[in-house]
Amino acid sequence: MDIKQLRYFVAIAEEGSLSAAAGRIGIAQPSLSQHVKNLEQQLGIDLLARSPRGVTLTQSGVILLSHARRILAAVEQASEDVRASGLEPRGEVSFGLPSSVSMVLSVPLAETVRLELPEVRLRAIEAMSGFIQGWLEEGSIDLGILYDVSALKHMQIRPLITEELFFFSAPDHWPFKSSPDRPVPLAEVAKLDLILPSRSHGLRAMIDRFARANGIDLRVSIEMDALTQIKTLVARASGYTILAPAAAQDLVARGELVAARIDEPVMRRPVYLVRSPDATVTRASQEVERLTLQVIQDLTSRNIWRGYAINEETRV
Amino acid sequence: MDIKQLRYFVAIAEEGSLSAAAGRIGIAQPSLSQHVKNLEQQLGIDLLARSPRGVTLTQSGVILLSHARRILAAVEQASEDVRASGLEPRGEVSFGLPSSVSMVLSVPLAETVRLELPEVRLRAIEAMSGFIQGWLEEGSIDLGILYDVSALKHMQIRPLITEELFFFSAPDHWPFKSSPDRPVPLAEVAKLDLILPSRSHGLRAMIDRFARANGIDLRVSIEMDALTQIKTLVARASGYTILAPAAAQDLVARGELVAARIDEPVMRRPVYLVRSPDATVTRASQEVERLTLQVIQDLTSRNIWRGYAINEETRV
DNA sequence: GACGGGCAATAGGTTTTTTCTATAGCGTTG
DNA sequence: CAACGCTATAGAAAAAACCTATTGCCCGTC
Repeated sequence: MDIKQLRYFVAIAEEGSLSAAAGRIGIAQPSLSQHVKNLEQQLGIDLLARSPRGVTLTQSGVILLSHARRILAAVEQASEDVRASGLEPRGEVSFGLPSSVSMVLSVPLAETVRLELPEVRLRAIEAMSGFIQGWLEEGSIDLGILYDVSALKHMQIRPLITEELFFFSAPDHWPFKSSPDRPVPLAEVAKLDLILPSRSHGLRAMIDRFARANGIDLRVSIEMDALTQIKTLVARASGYTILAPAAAQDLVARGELVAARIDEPVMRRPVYLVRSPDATVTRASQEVERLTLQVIQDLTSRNIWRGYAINEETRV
Repeated sequence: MDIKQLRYFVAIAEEGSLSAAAGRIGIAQPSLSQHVKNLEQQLGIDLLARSPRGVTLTQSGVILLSHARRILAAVEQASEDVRASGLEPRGEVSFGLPSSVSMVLSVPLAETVRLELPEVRLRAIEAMSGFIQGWLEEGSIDLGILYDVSALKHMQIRPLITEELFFFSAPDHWPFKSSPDRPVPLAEVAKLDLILPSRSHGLRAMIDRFARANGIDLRVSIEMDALTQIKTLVARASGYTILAPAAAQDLVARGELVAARIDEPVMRRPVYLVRSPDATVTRASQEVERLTLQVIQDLTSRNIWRGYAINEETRV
């Protein structure tokens, strides 16, 4: 099957006649006759019912027509998009971020996009990772950030950074004899009143997994699926929590929270940038992807987002 | 742009080399080189960055690749669907019906489909016409039935029948001096306690329009968006209503309701079968469409669905 | 710093495909 | 029943796709 053949076929369907279609296309009628014959032979089924007054579509012909129109529209769109890719990037780019990443990344990324890509509207969507994964799979967002990519199929995945989870406390409520400079074992943390998100949350699932693997029983006094509120509660000394440093960077900088590394075990999670293959790549989304890497590079080098760099690689 | 070119381009992208791609495809390398050159010339933009160790995609190349994969998948699907169209119709057909139509049509249609198309699963969805219109526009149902098609664009519309709205009453609660055989004027109906669906309902919008156009003020004592419940209330003499005869055919047959024509004005509405151009036509949906026409023909000839026939025509 | 290997680009000839002209066949219409 | 309008077929011409041979280029290696 061939785009030219599809174009011809649509013309025939619309004109209801080989001769008329030939005239419209600008080729001789016998040529069209041949094309249809080839198409019918390739598909093994009749597409046109010939009559002395023209042709009508068979049922199969109607089905091919509806596909052909879609395909031709897609080809047209492809051509336009590729041509436009030489011009300045423009349009909307939707980017799904888990809240802990959004906390540190959204603002600097939005500002960078506004400055460097004036015609691009960035739509940063903060959501739980489960939603982001779903949106990526259905192709309704261009880019997303995820921690766990093991369940993904056919996605283009680019590792960004590896984060380590830290213990957080109010400064004047520090529960250990050791100083916050020293790592604390998870077993000690587990004895405290913890404020964590619910099990539907990726972070919580990960902490539970590490705890179980080390025979540690967590004591969760409050479950709350809102990062800001968790931090507020911890800052008011209503409990303690475990987070990636980036997620609490704001309150740590203001001295409202203190953080300590956790050892036995050290809990690390990689952060991935994921692109859906169902949403066609746009120039704007490529540029936002590039700026994301650049901004993260900048944030890590300035130690605002602490993490272990990962070599750039792309999986298609 | 050509399907063969797109196929070649995807192979090049996947192999990262013209020579390797040429080997995989089974043509000589210079031929591929030419193809890419043509493609780049047609699109007016470079797609590949050539190096002595192979080629890499430019940004435009990445964009074309993502489109190309979708287009090739669509072509593959088209070929499969057309081939399968020769076989027995199979698969799911989703069909959205307003409740008044569903009342009379769903059961006989479902039975006919089950008998004549054993491999087809009919999914009859009863919903308010606003929803059906939305689903058709987004292509999430194959077929739908609507009363008002003035707002539709690019749809394939086939008129089915023209219904006339009737007045309904409980038999022993008949409010007029004249017999139910005689038409009653809308102005008289308007003086009674009416039970009608809310304004979001297509039927109600239509009745309101006719009433306003004739300077009649309707007295609606109960608004209820559930056809069965409206009929029950009227049968219990809790009020009166206005419906298409098909919608109340069951209770009229059982003698629980009586109907009378309405004149001054006569209220007529056409009923259309609508097909979305975004859902590709399947053999199964074509057959369900055919059976729908056949069942309606049967229902009207047996006077179960009273209405004025409309000449068959199709708008593409 | 020259050499060879691997790659893509170019040139020119060959094959295949597409298109054209001419014409036949066929049903409908006047 | 002849003329018209349509599609199908045949064979020649034009266009395209493709092939072989070769060049040029960059990189790594000797």
